[in-house]
Amino acid sequence: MKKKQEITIHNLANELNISASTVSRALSDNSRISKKTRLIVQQKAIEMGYRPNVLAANLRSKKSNTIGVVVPRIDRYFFASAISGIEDYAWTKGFNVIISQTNDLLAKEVNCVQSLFSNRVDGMIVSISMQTNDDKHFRLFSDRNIPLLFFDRFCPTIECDRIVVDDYISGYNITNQLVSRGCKRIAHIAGPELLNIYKDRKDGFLRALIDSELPLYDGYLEDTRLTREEGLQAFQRLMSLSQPPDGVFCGNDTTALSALEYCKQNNINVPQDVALTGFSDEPFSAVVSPSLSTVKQPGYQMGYQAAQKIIHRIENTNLTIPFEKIVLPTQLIIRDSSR
Amino acid sequence: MKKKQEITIHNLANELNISASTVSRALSDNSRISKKTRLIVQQKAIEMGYRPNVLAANLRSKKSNTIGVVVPRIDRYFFASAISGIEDYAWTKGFNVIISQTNDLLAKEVNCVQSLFSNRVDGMIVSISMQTNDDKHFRLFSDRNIPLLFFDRFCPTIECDRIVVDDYISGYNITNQLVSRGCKRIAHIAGPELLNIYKDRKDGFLRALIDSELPLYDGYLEDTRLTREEGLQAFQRLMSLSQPPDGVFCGNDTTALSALEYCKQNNINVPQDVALTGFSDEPFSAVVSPSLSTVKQPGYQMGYQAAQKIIHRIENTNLTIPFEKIVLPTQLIIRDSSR
DNA sequence: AAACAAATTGCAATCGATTGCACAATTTAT
DNA sequence: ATAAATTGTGCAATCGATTGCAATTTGTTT
Repeated sequence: MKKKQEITIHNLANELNISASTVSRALSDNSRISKKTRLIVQQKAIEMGYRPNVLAANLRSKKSNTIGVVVPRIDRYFFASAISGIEDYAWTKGFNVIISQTNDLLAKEVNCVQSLFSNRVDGMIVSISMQTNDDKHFRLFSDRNIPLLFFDRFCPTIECDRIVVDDYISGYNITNQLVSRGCKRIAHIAGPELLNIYKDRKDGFLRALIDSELPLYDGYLEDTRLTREEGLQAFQRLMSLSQPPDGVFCGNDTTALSALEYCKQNNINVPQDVALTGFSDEPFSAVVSPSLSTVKQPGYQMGYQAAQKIIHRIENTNLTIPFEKIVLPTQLIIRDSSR
Repeated sequence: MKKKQEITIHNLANELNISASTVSRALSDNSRISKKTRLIVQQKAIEMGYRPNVLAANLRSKKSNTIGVVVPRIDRYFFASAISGIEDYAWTKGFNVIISQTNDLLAKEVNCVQSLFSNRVDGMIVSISMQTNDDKHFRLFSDRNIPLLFFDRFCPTIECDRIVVDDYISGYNITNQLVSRGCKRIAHIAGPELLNIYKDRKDGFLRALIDSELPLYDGYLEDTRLTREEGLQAFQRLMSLSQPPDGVFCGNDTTALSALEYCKQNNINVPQDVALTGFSDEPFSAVVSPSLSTVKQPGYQMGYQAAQKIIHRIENTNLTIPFEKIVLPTQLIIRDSSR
């Protein structure tokens, strides 16, 4: 029963005996309307509890004031902090943030992207799924010059802005850390090559071996999807080799953690028997024991800058700004697992 | 230059020499249009790359197909998993999810809620901030019967659906765990009473003491905002008492973690010298050492059910469904820190 | 006081899809 | 063959705000 009738500019106009256009202009503080009228209208608007209908305004102006975000999983710390950064900046600019997660499935990603497209988001920020080997859905945006930006995991065939970290250098550096602590037999648990980030980490790893004149032993390169289970299996295989490694660079912290747990259960000393490193600096990495050496990625920063970049583009669609690849620095964090 | 002209139903209508209304009906598979026409229209729509303008449809139908979500912080695991659950369900029903975070500030919460209101979300799912002692902003929704649902942290003065866990029982149970392992001097690091969850945890704690006929010693109840820093300070104060506790129920895992770290640095044995428990089961809680006893809250489930509940309400605004308080079970997880 | 410039305000079309009602076309019943 | 029922389609208003252009009012100048 409490359902009050919504007030429109027409109601305001009637009430004040002026036209709807004047009301509209007065509410947006248009200088073509006299100061006096503006004040009267604005007063009345408050008095009558007017609230603009964003939908109507959006329809007319062809803008939705909304950016879409697509990530593999919302509940992974890295992505959650990126979203947090996106939201914080978008909020200062009055933009809404619609999020969707792909669960690392291509089919769902396609669906999410299409949905955001239909919903006419003004721009989209994406980190692609592990399965993404196709770019048709992204062309919906890029072909129409609707701002599109990838962060961390990008689609190589789409030209647009990207915000990444240098996984190659980071993989190189953290491998070198194993080398410099004295490891001679270093293995790597890699993620799907389809994703630039895992490919780069692996290449960095391989390069570090070459530069240190260390061999890559047979079976020392494990291909997984970097889940807890697959990580455990991979690590198990590594440790069952006739000559197990004395250092393992795990493709992420999750697999490093399962390695760590395997070691605990099997009385393998970390880092004495085998040194371990991960990647990403998950919240648990600092507090497990031994604490986990890893690479810290600036998730919040990436999200914040992604929002800045894309909103800037949205607000300047007329300008032709060249696409940019922004590389943010990572931080090598040496902890007990490789000290 | 690639900017293609958007196709509207009018373009389709012209192309096919029929009216826009027929096109509109044909596209929605309205049975009043002949099968033949429907097919022709749908074919043509695909051929011309038509995409419906959701904004226009929304304006007309007065629905936005969007639910708003307001949480204190996106990057906290509990909230991230709740959002994940919300998104998963909403997606199956074709709803968009707009998220915003309050950073536990009332002012920002008010702002977010108002913004979602202006954006005419069809419903809103909220977990309130630590500062929320006012409900005016929520009345924007409740007064107009726009579906509103609180999860975990709710505003007691607003009548609407709630999805919670029983913090009282959970606090009671985890305190009892300390008792049953032999603790005689048990303290509690509490959160702001303003929030039902912290008040209930504390009350559960107090009740457990009474039922076990244990006293609450002077200074054994610390009021904090449950941050890492304040948790550390509080724990420090507890341990500096002439008679320090032999068991501490920390209001959340974050403070329990800082307590744990304090113990490590000061060579206090956990759980021999002091047993510790937290609350929430953060990702790190299982892997710290000693691993942390805690209460696991079903974040994903809460989010998923919240979405179910609110979308059901949105789709049945005509019906008068009584408000419901759904209490989901928690799980007591006993680990080394209190074994 | 007439003539012109400047400041305000209003008219009406527009954004794109939806829908009640009327009309036309076809089929069925009498 | 005609009336009645059924099916298919179109007209025009509507959702609420925006905006180019025209009209009106006010102020300035000679």
